[in-house]
Amino acid sequence: MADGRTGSAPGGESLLFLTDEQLRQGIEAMFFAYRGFTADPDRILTDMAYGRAHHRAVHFINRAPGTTVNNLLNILGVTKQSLNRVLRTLIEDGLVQSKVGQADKRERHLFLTPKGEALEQKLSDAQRLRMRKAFRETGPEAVAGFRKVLEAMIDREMRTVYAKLKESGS
Amino acid sequence: MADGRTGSAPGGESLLFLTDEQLRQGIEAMFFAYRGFTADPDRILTDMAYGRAHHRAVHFINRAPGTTVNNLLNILGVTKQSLNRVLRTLIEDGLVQSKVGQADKRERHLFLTPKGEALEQKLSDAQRLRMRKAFRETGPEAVAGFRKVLEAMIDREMRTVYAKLKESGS
DNA sequence: CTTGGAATGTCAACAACACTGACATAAGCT
DNA sequence: AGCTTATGTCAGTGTTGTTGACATTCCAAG
Repeated sequence: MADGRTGSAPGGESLLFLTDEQLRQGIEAMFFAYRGFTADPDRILTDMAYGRAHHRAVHFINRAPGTTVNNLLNILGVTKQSLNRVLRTLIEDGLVQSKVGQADKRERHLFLTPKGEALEQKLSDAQRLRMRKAFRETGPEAVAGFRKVLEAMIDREMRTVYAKLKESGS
Repeated sequence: MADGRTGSAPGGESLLFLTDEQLRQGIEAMFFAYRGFTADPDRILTDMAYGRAHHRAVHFINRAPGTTVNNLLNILGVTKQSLNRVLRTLIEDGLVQSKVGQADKRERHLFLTPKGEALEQKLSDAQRLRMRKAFRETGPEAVAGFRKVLEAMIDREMRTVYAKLKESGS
């Protein structure tokens, strides 16, 4: 089923980067890198009573202030019950504020409180620090490739969500 | 704390790729890509009674046949209790075989049975398929950058483990 | 105005996967 | 003989995810 050695393409272009061995290394790099990627925020979060899910919620609320619960659900790709548990604790602890929609009063619009913003900053600072280090060490070309490959790996269904989020960047 | 706009370095070299906005996009790309990365194996696994932890165990046993439990523990970065639960079911189901060490009889050396190899194939085929597609779409230069950045993002403690694993590749 | 459906919230039960702490066994090392 | 290492196991706990069921609110179409 796996196509094994890819070797050189008929067209003469070297496709050595598509061998199973290269793919396996990519897979393992992805595994270990993701662990590093989440390590710093995780350390901060366990000191409080929060987990990775809280981080994600806080990140995307900060990213798109006033987003509705449903929108956040689409971004995070979890069930409303799962998100609700997280949101409830964040609201109770005064990190997130939920406002009833003006146009559609069924909707809840989510905002970070100053306290919530402080946590978001703390978490993303830690995460950015690692990423900045990695980016700086490898240079702009590597970073461009990194981004291209990651984006090509995103699920088709998530493409739209990601693109919308990306273009909304300042 | 975040250093904000990086703009151009004094040296004249453009460091635009290190702006907070670029880093944020990298972070979000990483988040969505990892979801895609695990999506295909996850779908296969939920059909059986297994989860992501089983996938990881099977992957690394296949990768380093005869590895000891302790070694696997270091690679996976979990507690022995957590790994043991997974290993027990895999052994019970006849996917993994555990052999007492010859030199040191305290150690258990782990191997995949043919049945275990079949599952490993199925899972990694699915994962490779997506990665191959992403690699092919973006080209060898992007792939090189992808790998460089990922490796720079790996935790210092995990560097050694990753390097050992990588060099042991055929 | 009534009704259907969408958006949201909540309750309960459950599973996967991680953790800690404690303890047991066997085997190697000094 | 005594300490350490490698492994396994039991019990308890926490986070994060899932389903399923049900209530509420409210927009919008008939």
